[in-house]
Amino acid sequence: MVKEVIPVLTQRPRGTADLLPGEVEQWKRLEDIFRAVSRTYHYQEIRTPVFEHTELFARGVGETTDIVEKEMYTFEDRGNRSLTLRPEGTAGVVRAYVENKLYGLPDLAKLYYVGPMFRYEKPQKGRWRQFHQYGVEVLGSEAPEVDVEVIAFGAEFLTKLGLKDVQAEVNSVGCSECRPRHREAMVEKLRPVADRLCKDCQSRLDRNPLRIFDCKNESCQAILREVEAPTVLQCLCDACQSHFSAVTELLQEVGVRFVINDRLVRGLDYYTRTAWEFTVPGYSTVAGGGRYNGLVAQIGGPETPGVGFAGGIERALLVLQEQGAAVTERSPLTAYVAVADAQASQTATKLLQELRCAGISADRDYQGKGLKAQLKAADRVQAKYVLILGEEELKSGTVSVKDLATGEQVTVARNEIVSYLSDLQNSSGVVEHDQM
RNA sequence: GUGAGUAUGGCGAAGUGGUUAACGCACCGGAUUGUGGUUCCGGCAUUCGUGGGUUCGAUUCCCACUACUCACCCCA
Repeated sequence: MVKEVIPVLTQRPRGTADLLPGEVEQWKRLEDIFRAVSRTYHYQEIRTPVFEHTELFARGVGETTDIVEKEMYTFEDRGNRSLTLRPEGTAGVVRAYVENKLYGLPDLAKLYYVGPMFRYEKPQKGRWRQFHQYGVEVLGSEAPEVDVEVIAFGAEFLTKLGLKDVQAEVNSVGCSECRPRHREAMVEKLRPVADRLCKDCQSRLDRNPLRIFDCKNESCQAILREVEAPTVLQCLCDACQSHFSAVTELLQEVGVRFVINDRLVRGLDYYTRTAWEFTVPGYSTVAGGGRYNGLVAQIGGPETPGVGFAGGIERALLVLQEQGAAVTERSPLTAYVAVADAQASQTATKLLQELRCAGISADRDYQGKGLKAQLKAADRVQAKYVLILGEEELKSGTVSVKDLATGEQVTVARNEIVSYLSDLQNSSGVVEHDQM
């Protein structure tokens, strides 16, 4: 029979990834740390759907953002509803907040989430079509203390993760009053010299003038200096100005390492006032966040301020690895049952079951390997003990226990083997820590 | 969406217009009879992403497609 090869059956969709054993441990570690920090900051987990009505993102994230214009995974379901795989986490959380009337609760909603996000983009280093974010949102307060809490949360998490040289870059993008004013000022200064700007910046001038500050083109930077284009910070209204001052003061108070970056822009339309990114020098941004005071009302809820941040798991892990701080773990094996004689296979199966029921991790060979090969296999998985069952042991009702680290071998009665290993395990401090 | 590069066994990686496609790692087996990290010996791609074309002949040349990688835009 000719084997038919259908690539699609053995190829994952573009921009997706399989997390294989070995890598998954890293993810679990990150999630564990994130959850632990969430607990100490008193945030609660929320899980929202991975898809929402397309309109939510269009309205929430912003019609003119790249995400909405060209990156959404949008599809129609059988009821002709337009749905979209979530490209970010905030919109869904805010929707859930409104729909479930969490604003009726006596306290602020302090929420965290972890999960997959989707954006239709060309994959490249640290960028996927399905990627994963952890993030937090606080709804119901416009106090600068809350901005600071959220920034401190992020800084602490990234540090605990093991990332070195993490830095918070902080800016204020103003509010619905001062932002248009800044935009106008910039356009006014740059419009007359627009033809001298690079092609990208010419389109930025229409879409998001602030981004011109980000241009890597030196000539564009020169033009900015020449026309004395104002930064947002210079255009802040009094209220935004005092909010920003409070945030930076408190950050210092709390001891969060940060720098003010008055050119920092964020990609989503909903940000107001404080906006920040966590960067690691030499690498890309690992997380970003900001305040979004208009978003809840924007999607139809009561006027409610919010702040939040989110980071990419793939990116954090990537930087961690490149900094050489990645840790590798393997699930430990206490007992490898080796069959020295085919006659003993049945007994081995029984022994294996007893060990496992007693909470001792145990495995064996199923491929008919010779004893030597079994020892080798046990060594390779770094088993603590090899339990040998052969003709002799069968006859005498015993099992030979070999300690692979020391090479010592003892004979133990078969009906005592479980308690024997349990005792060894307890006294040596080896703990089986697979949780249910 | 734009631009560039790559595509050889499980992994890494040579290679040539022409009968047998290096090598390393990994893996499997063996070095007399039931014992593991070393050493030695042996095994392991009728095949060089897919489909066409050029040619007497292509894994090596050309085209298309697909995938991957990197950069830009943008972002996590």
